Amino acid sequence: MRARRGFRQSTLTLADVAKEAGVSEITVSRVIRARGSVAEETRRRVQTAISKIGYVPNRIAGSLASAGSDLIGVIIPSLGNIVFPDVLRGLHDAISERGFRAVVSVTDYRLESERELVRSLLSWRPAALIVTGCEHEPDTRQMLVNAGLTIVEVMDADGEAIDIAIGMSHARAGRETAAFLLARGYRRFGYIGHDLARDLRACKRRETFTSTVREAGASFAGEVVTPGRSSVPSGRSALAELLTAHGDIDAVYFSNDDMAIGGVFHCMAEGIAIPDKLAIVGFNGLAMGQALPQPLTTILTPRFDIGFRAGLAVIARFDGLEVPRLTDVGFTLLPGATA
Amino acid sequence: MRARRGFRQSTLTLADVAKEAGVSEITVSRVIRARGSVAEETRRRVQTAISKIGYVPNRIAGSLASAGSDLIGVIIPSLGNIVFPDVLRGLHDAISERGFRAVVSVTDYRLESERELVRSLLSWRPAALIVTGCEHEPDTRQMLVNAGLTIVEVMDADGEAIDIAIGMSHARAGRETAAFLLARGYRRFGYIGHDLARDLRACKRRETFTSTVREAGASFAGEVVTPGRSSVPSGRSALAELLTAHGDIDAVYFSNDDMAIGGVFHCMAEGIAIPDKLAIVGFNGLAMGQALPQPLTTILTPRFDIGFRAGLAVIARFDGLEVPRLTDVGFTLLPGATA
DNA sequence: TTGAAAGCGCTAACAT
DNA sequence: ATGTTAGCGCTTTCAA
Repeated sequence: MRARRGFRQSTLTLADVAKEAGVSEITVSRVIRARGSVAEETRRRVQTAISKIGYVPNRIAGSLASAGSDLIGVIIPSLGNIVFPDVLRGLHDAISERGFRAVVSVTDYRLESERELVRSLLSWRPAALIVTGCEHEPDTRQMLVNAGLTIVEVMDADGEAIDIAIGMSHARAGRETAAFLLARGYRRFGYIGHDLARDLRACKRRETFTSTVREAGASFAGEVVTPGRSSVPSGRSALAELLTAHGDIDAVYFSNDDMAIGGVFHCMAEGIAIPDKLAIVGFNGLAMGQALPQPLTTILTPRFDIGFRAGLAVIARFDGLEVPRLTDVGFTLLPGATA
Repeated sequence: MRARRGFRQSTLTLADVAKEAGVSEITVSRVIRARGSVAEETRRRVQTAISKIGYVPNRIAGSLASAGSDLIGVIIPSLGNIVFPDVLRGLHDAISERGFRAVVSVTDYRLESERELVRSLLSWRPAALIVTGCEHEPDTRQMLVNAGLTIVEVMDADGEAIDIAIGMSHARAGRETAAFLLARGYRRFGYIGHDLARDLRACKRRETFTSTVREAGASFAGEVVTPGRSSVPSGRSALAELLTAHGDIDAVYFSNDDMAIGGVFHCMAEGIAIPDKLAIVGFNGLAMGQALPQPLTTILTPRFDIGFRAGLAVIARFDGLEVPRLTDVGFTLLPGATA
């Protein structure tokens, strides 16, 4: 067995509580789980015994015996900007009262990691697995299908759900952003993004954005794609770079708000008038962007809501209720003042 | 037993693998855990059997038998700004390669919640528990002491560690911020904060800031404390309110960067010159604040590092190594351009 | 290097 | 309302 220090805990079990309360183990178990009928007087004696000796239930044993845990595995690509913590927050709000706990793992946008994490989380026999997006390696997908438990794919509504999908269409987001800018009269577009090979949803938005622009006969003048994760500083320097190469661009679509806010800061520092000289559009609708002197033009994504609904879906399934296969939560274009 | 749907998974066990490979269960177990000696040829046969039938180990059973899980319970006050996700990210980076998984719970800054979450997480017999700060309700503290496992208190280095503490001194942060502003010649101070009854570390910074200011004979003119969580918009409106009441303030200390950035935005919108007319100081050193046209004057907190060190400490303990009781990771005052 | 036996601490199922 | 019995799927001895 592994090294373990400081074992002051005498590893109390149900038997200890049972002895103390003068009842059987199963009665104690019933009191703890609030299941089955126990006389009020007995319940009280058991409760007293529990707190007297300081018993802490062992859910590992409980889960083994009852063939199911109250853990929910969560696999997200990143904790580096507020988007996924927001999803987590929604999830947590939905599940914690019911006693479910989230086991969180991060892929850093690598689908290969996802496979290992799925395998690892599955071994905890979780009540559900929540994964990000609908793109998975074939064998990862197969594991999820075979797992025989609730699988929720969050953030994306463009694909075919393995079990339950809750998200929105990023393809549509890219199109609507382009349509909005075209309607406002912009004609020479640029794009600034972060590591696209990894962020598949940002990639989808860029695809539909550029194709919509081109189909409208406007020009897509150029783009800068920075390596690494998205951030305000990298958006700021990327815009400097883009404008150096293509001074005639009149609107820039950023991969997300972090990057776009960096763009706004560049313009502020350089005295570039927004939106007259240059329009800037982001994605996510972060509070920060809306608090700018000129609110950022962007698309508000219901991240908290997605997490919350994912949690509700897990609970509904657990309770034996039907859950729709696909929920498109939509998004809201915030006109702002930067385009 | 609880309702569970879609049970395509035939619940394969070690016995199934053993039969398939023509060995005993314990041999399969040894192969899976890479412990004990197994002939190379046998190992290969077992591996083949595992992938052929698609066996997924059951760690719940494993943990029960070996009296210890690879779960690490984490209790943080919030997921609402990037600070705690940053800590989580550092933790995850440190522990995931070793196969540890984080079980995350959020208190929303309520110490009463903390007690329930500690109890709940303890029941998973985690390898360690990571909690935020060194303030706990007496019985929560007692549970942690009695738990007999590695306890890491993160973020704060001002208190007496239960077991291991990794963080920095918020008392010192408040003092040094005040000293910095006094040295720059500011004399009429204001404070803007969010719900202080809950954010005890912000509260400590405010205490030492104001006492340092007063001891220096400067004036503490007024403050606005907003209800609810910190955010850019609320910092923005709070500054508007503070300046209406106290137009003569020349420097404002904000409870954190989110709030302070809101203050900067207010000044931008109102044409208030920073730092000549008003100095603004935050806390945390978020990337966003440093990317502002005028970088925010603030204190950089090593959040990722704190999480990472917490993870390393857990692993070190697990491996039987000594870990210092208190690690003060310090902080860095970023002079910026707003004070 | 491999295996047999004996639990880990709890809960389901079936009494009473 | 309460108890008895028999595992859950694995790992830890202890043998061979």
